[in-house]
Amino acid sequence: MTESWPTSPEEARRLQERLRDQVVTEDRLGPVRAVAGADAHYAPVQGLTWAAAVIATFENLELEESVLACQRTAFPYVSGLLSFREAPTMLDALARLSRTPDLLLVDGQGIAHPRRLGLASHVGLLADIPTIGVAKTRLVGRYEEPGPARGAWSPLLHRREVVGAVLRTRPGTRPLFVSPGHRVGLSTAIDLVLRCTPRFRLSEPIRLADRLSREHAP
DNA sequence: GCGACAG
DNA sequence: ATCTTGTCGC
Repeated sequence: MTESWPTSPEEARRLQERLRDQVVTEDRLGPVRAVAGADAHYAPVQGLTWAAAVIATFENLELEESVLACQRTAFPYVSGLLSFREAPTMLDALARLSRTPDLLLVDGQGIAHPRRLGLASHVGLLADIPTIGVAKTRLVGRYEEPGPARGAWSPLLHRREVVGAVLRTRPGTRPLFVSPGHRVGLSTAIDLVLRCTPRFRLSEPIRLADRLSREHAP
């Protein structure tokens, strides 16, 4: 499944161009009961990448299962090519879950990407599961600052296209950059992310995954 | 040519 | 992402 994984940035960009049309940006998901969150961290000294995947109940966002995966970091960090660095380990973690989640929230962009294939879209495509990109900062696109109330959002535009939403998940904090990953439309993505982010700035599944991977990275 | 640039 | 303490504010 990870055979012929790109080695160079040029090769990676070519693969993105070849896969971009396979990403589905319309709702193709069933009832959401189990929501997963995925995040990765690095241990530079050991040259390792740690990825965590958790599953929480969509209803109360309580942790149900958490797994970890670790691999040697094999691709450099290049803006726009993050998936080639994190996806292998993230997919490893997802495969360790006892069941397939109904939805996956990924710490990174979905289609709000130069070639419409951010980490969330790439992982969703390879695992064939509905995903949403939930990033803390912008990669591409222009936008107007969303209102101060929780739930306020403004479109993220890139090359005349709406590629995501800048969403205020909590008053007094910086907004999140939400974009369809795979098999989830933008409006549904916004709704789902809000439901998964009832209290803090970050979505609960991602917070749980972030905490877990961070504990095992040092 | 000059900035911008997920994690 | 990672390197890093205290500190201001709700």
